Amino acid sequence: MSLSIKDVAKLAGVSVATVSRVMNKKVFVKEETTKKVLDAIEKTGYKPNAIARSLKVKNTKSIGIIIPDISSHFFPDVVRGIEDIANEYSYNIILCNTDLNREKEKEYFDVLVEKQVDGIVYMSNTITDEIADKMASVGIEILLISTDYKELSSITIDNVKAAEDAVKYIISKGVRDIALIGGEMTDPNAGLPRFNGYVKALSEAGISINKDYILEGNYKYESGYEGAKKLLSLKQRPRAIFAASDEMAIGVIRAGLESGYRIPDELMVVGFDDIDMSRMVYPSLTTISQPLYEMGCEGMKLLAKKLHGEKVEQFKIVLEHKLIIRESC
Amino acid sequence: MSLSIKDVAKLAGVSVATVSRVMNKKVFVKEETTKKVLDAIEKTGYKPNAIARSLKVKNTKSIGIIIPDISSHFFPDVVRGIEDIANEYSYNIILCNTDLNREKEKEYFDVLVEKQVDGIVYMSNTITDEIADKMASVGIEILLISTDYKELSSITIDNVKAAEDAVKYIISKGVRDIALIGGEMTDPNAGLPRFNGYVKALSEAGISINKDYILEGNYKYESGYEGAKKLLSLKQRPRAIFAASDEMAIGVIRAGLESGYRIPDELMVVGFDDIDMSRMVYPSLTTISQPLYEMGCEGMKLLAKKLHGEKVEQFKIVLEHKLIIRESC
DNA sequence: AAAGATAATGTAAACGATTACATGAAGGGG
DNA sequence: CCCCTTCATGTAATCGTTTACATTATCTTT
Repeated sequence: MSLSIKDVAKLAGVSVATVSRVMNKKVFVKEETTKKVLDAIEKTGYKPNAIARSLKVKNTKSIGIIIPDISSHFFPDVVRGIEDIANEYSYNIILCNTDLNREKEKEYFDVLVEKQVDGIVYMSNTITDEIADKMASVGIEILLISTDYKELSSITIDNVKAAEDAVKYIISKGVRDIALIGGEMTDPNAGLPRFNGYVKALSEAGISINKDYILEGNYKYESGYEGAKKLLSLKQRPRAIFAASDEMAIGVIRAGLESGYRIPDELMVVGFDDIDMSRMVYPSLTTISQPLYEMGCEGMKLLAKKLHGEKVEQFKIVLEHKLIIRESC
Repeated sequence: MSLSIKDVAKLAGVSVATVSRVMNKKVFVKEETTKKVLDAIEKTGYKPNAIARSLKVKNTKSIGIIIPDISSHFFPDVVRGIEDIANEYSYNIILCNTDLNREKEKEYFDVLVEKQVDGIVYMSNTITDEIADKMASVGIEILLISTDYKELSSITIDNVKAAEDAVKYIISKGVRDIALIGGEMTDPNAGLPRFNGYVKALSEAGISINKDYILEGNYKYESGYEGAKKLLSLKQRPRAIFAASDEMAIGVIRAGLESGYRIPDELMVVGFDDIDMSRMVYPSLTTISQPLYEMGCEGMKLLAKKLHGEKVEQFKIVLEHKLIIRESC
């Protein structure tokens, strides 16, 4: 049904090789012949079959993206960054949601291998040796975003420093009773380093750590809300809460407001991520901005370069975070 | 470098046809032979080349998704729904962001054709005859979400009714000075029908339309904020504002709060979409919920059925919206 | 004008699977 | 015990490109 290069060749009165050559313009074809071929392509509306091409040239111009869940804040922006750059380099992206399920993740890696993607952007769990080795053995380049592993390329921010900056800013406001609603301590990508940053800032300011002020959340709104309720009911309540995600921070704001505290006068809150919601809430949220879109862009640039065989000087890139001062602190 | 079916065949001491047969299990292969083949596959870690397979069987188990921008609220949830069902049916999704740019859109359609996707989920502009015809001619099934066109399959909600429900609810609260911050009137998918629903509700309640109360926004936060500022500075200010998107509604809330109005006592606001932010803001937002995830699921189910040649009874599905009553009204 | 160099195009073998058809082995009926 | 099915597997064509190599046309040079 669909036309092939043969149909075009016949109509143009040339061989298939010639048609292929005018399309790929790597070999010179006489002006006149070129015109005949182009006319035939135009007339038939012929579109080359990329699958056949891929089989021969051994690349697909497709890259896989493995993330936990596109509907969590955080991912859409970085995916958009990836896609924009991918598009510039003529790659398409295959999106895979794992829900952090190792089994699902393994299945996706398998189909991406079978579909012969040229590369994979991974931002899910921490990666395993098994997977890294397998991908290396089939020649699929891996790029990590917001996670890191051995000699693999990665794009990250300095989470320790970022959390430290946030907490130091609070301290600079003259507050010392600062609580943390952190991420999971088992999460080495964000939970742990942000906790460390919090501790570091307090220590350096000579403030002793109060166990009651440290809670573990799951980055979701509800856990921020619940956490704040708990913290605010302490007999010695904190005057500021640093949450390891904006969603949690927004939960904190709500809990604070509900309890009748004026923000920031009576309760300061600082978040992490700078999701777009954070500028919209009232009071708007002081937070740490991760350059999400840029992380996607830089990651995809790096990946594209490696795929094109360019030698890359820096294959572990740490992007700058930024403290965004708004109304909540 | 990577192994092919030949290597497996050699190792197992059988022909490539036999290997193919045990993998596809459409033809019976003796238990004993099967075992030899399976062992060889296991031993070599062989993964079939889906590209080669696609070339022969003429399907790719890939579907394209064309959207304006994955980083706008609205899309991540529906994309997630699509992906979940796609995954069940063993499809992968190729994500394409058009920014509503016709040129980019055309390019994406072209590469999706070249990459031989089995189907396309489209939720961008309104589709054109030219595109619909071209896709039909190359045999690519199209499914529309939240837009509609001629005989194409589609998943939508009843926007007129939804807006009407929202406004009627406001009226039921005893308020009659109701303003609208709508979408673009040139947007036939959402802007126009929601405007119509607003007008319908007012008319049926015998409330005359006040031109000053009708503003056009672009669904973004800022346009809601600006719009509300304008409305609230009217000498005869509205007592309620219906915004055609939650982002705009959140802008309205902020503008209202800044101007010192108590919400909902002095100013009611109702949004549209039920993005997850809407339950987090304070006061939380009364809004119309579109079943985004479900729209993705139902859409992909419909598409998968058509691709499997099942006769589908209903190819235009209108899903139920729901009024979510929260604090803002 | 012939010979050699070069330019333009054609021919056919890949790429790695699937599958129609061919073949050989095993089983069953008379 | 032979012939005919039926079952299991093998052989080779095919999908639509790209590209190494072969061939022919064109251009220099003397």
